[in-house]
Amino acid sequence: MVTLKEIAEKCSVSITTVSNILNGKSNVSLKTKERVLSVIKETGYRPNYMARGLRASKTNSVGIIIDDLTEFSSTGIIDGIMSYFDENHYKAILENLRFYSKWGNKWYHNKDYEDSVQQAIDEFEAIKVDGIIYVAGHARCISCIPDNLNIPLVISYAFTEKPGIASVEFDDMQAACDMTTKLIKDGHKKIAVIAGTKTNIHTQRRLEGYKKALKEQGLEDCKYLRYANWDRESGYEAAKELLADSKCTAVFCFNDLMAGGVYDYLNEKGLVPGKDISVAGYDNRTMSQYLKPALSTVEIPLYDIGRKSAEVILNQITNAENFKAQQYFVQCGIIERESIGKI
Amino acid sequence: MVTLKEIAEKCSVSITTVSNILNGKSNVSLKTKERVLSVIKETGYRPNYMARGLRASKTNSVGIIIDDLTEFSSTGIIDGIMSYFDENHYKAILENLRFYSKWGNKWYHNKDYEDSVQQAIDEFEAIKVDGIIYVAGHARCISCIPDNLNIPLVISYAFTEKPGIASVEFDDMQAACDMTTKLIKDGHKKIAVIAGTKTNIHTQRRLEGYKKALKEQGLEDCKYLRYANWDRESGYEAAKELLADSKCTAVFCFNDLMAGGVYDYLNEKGLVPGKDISVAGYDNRTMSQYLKPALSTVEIPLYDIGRKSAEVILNQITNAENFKAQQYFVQCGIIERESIGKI
DNA sequence: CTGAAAGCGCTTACAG
DNA sequence: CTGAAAGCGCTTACAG
Repeated sequence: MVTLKEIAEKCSVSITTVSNILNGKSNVSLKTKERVLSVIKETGYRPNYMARGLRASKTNSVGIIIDDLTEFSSTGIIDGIMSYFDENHYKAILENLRFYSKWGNKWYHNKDYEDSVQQAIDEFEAIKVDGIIYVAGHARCISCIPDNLNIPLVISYAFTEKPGIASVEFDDMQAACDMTTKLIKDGHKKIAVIAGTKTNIHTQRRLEGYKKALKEQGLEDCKYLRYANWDRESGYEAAKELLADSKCTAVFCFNDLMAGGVYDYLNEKGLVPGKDISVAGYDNRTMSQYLKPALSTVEIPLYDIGRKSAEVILNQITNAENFKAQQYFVQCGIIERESIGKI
Repeated sequence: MVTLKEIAEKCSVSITTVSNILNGKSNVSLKTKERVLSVIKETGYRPNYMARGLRASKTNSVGIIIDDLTEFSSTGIIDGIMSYFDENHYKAILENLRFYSKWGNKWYHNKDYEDSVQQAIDEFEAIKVDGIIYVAGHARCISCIPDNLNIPLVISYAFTEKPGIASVEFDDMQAACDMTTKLIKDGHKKIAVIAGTKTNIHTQRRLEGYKKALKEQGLEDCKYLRYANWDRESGYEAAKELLADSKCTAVFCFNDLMAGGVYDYLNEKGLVPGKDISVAGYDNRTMSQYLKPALSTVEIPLYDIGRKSAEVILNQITNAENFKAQQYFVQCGIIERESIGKI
């Protein structure tokens, strides 16, 4: 590995001068600058990341903590983050907490969960990353960020009440409102909802958006609501209870998986989605377009959430003094396919 | 940030001694060892990663280069890698090449592609990772690994002819053979196949496995073969050509997406998969269980491929002198659902 | 515009 | 069993 010293010797200048050139200091004559730069190029010299990091305590890397990589939302967010980092020459170091595989679906009620997060933050401080992005597996208020954190951190896909910490989420409430409004405009007046778990923040926000739409459109409040488990099976069960004797013409499922369960039920009854009864999903997962008929659903802007998170953290890193922590909300889209009929 | 020096002062011993304790050297008295360890614990001291890396040129981190994070196979492999790293206290630094978003589906015919890979390797050498895992987006012979590479590298999901480089793949051929055998044992004699693109290595290996099964079971060679494009639409088109007038009782699709296209076609014709005609997929993507009836398919052991890749690279790192580069193949499983009927 | 020197926080022979 | 000292490859005041 070629070092600064060797470059300096080859050019008969001091190490300082080479370093200055490398760091774009202006106090170097054009002549020596060109000479040194050409030698750097031909030797293929690259600054030693460790040495630079040790001395300047600036590593151009940020740590990404992920609740669980296998969560459907993780990949898109990370992809967005990394595309932004690429453009700005930052490196990403990944810490996958693997919560689902470790503790199943209930990890965020687990005390060990908070320890893991703190440990990961700790680890990243030791590695001297310039900042941290915490990519949550689902929206919630994150309260386990240590008080003595002396490194920028932004939260992606969740939020915190801790002052000074920015977060980037999507506008869950508005998207649910938009989807409900679409249903209403298509003539539906009795719209059932299959929500997620009751205390979940996504559930609450979507319910709020749903009610807002009903109100805006002059319909009375919801009578047909079931909380379910986010999975296919629970969607099926909820549909069975909800659709057996109600007069609903549409069901709004708070994720695509549960919509899949509704399809199962409808199928069993010989009913066809989008014709006999309309169904809307949420998430726009890949499977939603393979349902028959293809599911109309809400698209979560994962990539954009990632981009924004990256933008915010780099902002905070390079411009720490006048950084203002905010809660950002990225807008969602509605994907219209064939599961919503007009009446 | 508390340093080695501070710990040493607090304990009235030398820096060397503290360092020796930290690194598990045996030449320290139990008494001072315990004292130092307790101080380390109570101060929450963590060795500076940069300083250690600079001095020892050992960073306990490995670089992961990924063709494209959004490829369906990437997440599972990375999850496996990281679980293994976790257990062995290694860090992962991610470099996502983002080939699909940059160059669409034909990136591996692009010259820029090789440059990107080399650049990523270069970058990782500068960062001083202990090793590199290259997670490919699909199987192929990777020929752009630089000759002067002086760092362990293993290839995941693809292979190379370059000596000294290990690779971890799945047994594509055998899985295709197994699936075909299952079809035959269920009574099918005329089994069409919708393959991927013709020159693709997955296509070739699966075709080989398919033919092997026919031969083993005493059936004559395939007459009903169409190459397609891996996507749903191309599966649909292939089904249309293939199933219109042939007497096939089953179709083996070389991925689940194309099987989805076959379902589309069958549906249109009022035919039901698994009853009128059997269909088998490959990949076990999430959408495959939402197809109706649920698709029988081949499961690719992504997680295990990741684990094995991690194991191999750590092996090579810690045991470089008697490391033997090999081509590893992890076995697949068959997921039986409802799309294959017996006759 | 240029360079000598200190120092970032460790590890590693080496001497005792 | 313990410690003084050199050095990893840089950056950064500082002096000229």
